[in-house]
Amino acid sequence: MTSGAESPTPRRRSDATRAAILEAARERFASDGYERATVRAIAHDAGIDPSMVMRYFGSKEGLFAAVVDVELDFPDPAGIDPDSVGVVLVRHFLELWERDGVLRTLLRVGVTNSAGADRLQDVFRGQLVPAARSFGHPDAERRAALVASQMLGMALVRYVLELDPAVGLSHDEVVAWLAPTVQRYLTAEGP
Amino acid sequence: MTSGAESPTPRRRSDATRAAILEAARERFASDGYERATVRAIAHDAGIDPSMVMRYFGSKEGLFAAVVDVELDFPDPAGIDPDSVGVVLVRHFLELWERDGVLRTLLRVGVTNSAGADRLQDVFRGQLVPAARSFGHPDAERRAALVASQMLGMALVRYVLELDPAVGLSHDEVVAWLAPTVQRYLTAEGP
DNA sequence: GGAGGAAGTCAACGGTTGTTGGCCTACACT
DNA sequence: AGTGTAGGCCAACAACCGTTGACTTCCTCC
Repeated sequence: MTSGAESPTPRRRSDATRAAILEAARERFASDGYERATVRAIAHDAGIDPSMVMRYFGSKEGLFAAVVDVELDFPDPAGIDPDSVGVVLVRHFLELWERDGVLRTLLRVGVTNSAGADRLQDVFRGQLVPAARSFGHPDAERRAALVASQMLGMALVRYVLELDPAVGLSHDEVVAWLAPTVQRYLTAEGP
Repeated sequence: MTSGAESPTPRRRSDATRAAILEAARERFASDGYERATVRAIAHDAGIDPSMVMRYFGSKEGLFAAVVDVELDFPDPAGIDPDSVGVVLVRHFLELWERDGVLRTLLRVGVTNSAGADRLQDVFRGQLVPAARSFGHPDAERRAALVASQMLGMALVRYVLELDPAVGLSHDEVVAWLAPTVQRYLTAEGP
């Protein structure tokens, strides 16, 4: 009954604990930032002893690295209608932000912790700049930075600072306001 | 010789120390964030004993409150040509941001510390929303939030995360790219 | 010139943090 | 049944934090 070939890594009991720690850490880092998210609090949320965190992730830094080690799978820019790239990108960003707490964690920590800032740089260089390059402008990096400023800025006021009017915007409203901005940053002739 | 009437608060020796503490604190808070900027490090930078910080400002929280207690003196929206409000606002923001480290401190701390976040909310409600109201649109708060998202986003990538392409932009380039965005958020008909 | 108070130093406190090592428990395998 | 081992807890360490109170130094004013 318990079908199939034995899995090469037999599901251990520790996997559940590991996952619980990761989820608790993601929430604590996202809401408290790196310094105020204590190992003790994370362990308490996960229902285990603080020493287990060290056993599984080596250190607090190692735990953080595991939390933010995630793929963002941007849409392939080649497959997007150039006239609607703003709409597609803004909508994709919204979904990415609300999928789980990882991006919120990354932004909150990246502002005060250098490891978090480096990881944000990686995302920028690895995902956003290549997307910007596909439009053929020589200053693709600059345009990617402009897009990042608007996208991260909206994330900042909406998910981190939680300014009331920004939180109250529907997805469609965010797209309607921001898509033309992003579209212009990526495709317009330089000013 | 030592002219004039006696000043009502005779210049004490402590004023210099107080100013030194404030400047050291502003720099530490701006570069390290609230938690990692220790009272001991600030006192060391200022060249005095940590206990003096407590004597002058009561507590670390009191010191932070003193650091971010500044006026932003936004330009009076009534006196701005409605067609160039984007240019004026973006340029003013740039100058405000580079005048001293206060805004950098506020952004860095506001992301993790609730007192900092509250102070940012004050700036938003007290300065940006009134400016947005002067254009007569009923959703002024929403428009102010959109402007904040672009302005804070640029500040984030340029002064906090320090993405290379964003740091490399000249003032004129920032204005040329961002002013149309801000102009549209404030004056365009709703989407 | 002596007194008084402000400016500053020093050492220590209680609490919290990340981290470590020893010990117990329960399950898997022969 | 017996044993090895992975999973987990407990107690403690050293370091560092904000904060406090007692002590010294130096200027100022009568």
